[in-house]
Amino acid sequence: MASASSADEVLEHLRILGCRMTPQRRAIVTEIMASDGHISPTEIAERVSDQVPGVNASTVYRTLYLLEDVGVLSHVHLESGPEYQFQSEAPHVHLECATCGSEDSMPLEELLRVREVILAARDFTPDLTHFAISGTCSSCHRANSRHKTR
Amino acid sequence: MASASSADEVLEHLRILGCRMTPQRRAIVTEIMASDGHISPTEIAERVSDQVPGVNASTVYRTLYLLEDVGVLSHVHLESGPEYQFQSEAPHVHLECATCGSEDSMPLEELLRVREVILAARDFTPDLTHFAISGTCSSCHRANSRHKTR
DNA sequence: GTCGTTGCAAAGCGTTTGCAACTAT
DNA sequence: ATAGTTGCAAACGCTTTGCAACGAC
Repeated sequence: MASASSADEVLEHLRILGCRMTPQRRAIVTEIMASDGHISPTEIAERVSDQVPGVNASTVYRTLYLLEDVGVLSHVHLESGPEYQFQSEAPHVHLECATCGSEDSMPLEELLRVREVILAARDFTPDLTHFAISGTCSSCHRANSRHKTR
Repeated sequence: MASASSADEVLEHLRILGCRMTPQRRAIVTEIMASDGHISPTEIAERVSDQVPGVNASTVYRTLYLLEDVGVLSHVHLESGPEYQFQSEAPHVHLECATCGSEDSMPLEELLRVREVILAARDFTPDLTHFAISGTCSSCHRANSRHKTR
């Protein structure tokens, strides 16, 4: 479930912090929830612009900054740039195929050992969710092997 | 040793491919070798501009594209954007502290098990060198713990 | 002389900022 | 009425592109 919190709950969260609930913010939050997973600032701006008022891009950026600041959103770096997602989602790493661009993800729990390896080796506590992991998906790998062997 | 190949060797490599050796390319390659590790396109442009002809930024980008295309360079994604490095360097992952921006690296060999875990779990062959790994370095981690406990 | 390469200027794209108008409260 | 928000327009930083001049070979 991507939506542990509804759009209204998010906006309620903001109100408690002294922020105001505007139709623009409602539209932006709704759009991010509608996208499953993550979405880029540009996409949000485009999609929301189709809606009623025609939200300005600067408003989108200011809202994203605010929502990340209060802990509602976080951003990930993919090959195409930053993408925003709800913090409430289960932490996961993004696997992005460098060849075809397809995407998969893995729950962070399955990579606990990775954290330990890096912590032990460099005394560094990794956050594997912040950058994607690039690589080759299974179908591109197969396609590639075929070329090499024939 | 960052320089298994000298600037001349790189340019010789290009010549074989039918490319020409120009003073601009020589300056760019030299500058990347002078930087230890990686360097951004903007930094290259700035530093090389100080030199003789004042190499144009578009030339820098075109050269980087070419050198990556022929396998001499590769780029990594850090928080601040793409950075270029020599492909000949031993493969390593970049560890970037999200708090202080400090950087460390780990030879890829120390993370072979990570590859296996991800391959087994998702049939995805990761390239851990392409994106940095974000996280918290030891000193920021200590500083952070101190704040929490007092 | 050829053809690859460069500089220049312009444009593209994503993002940020100052400011006056607007509006949720 | 007040203070937070928005739209607009301009600016910004990085990167790309078209084209004529240049220069390595």
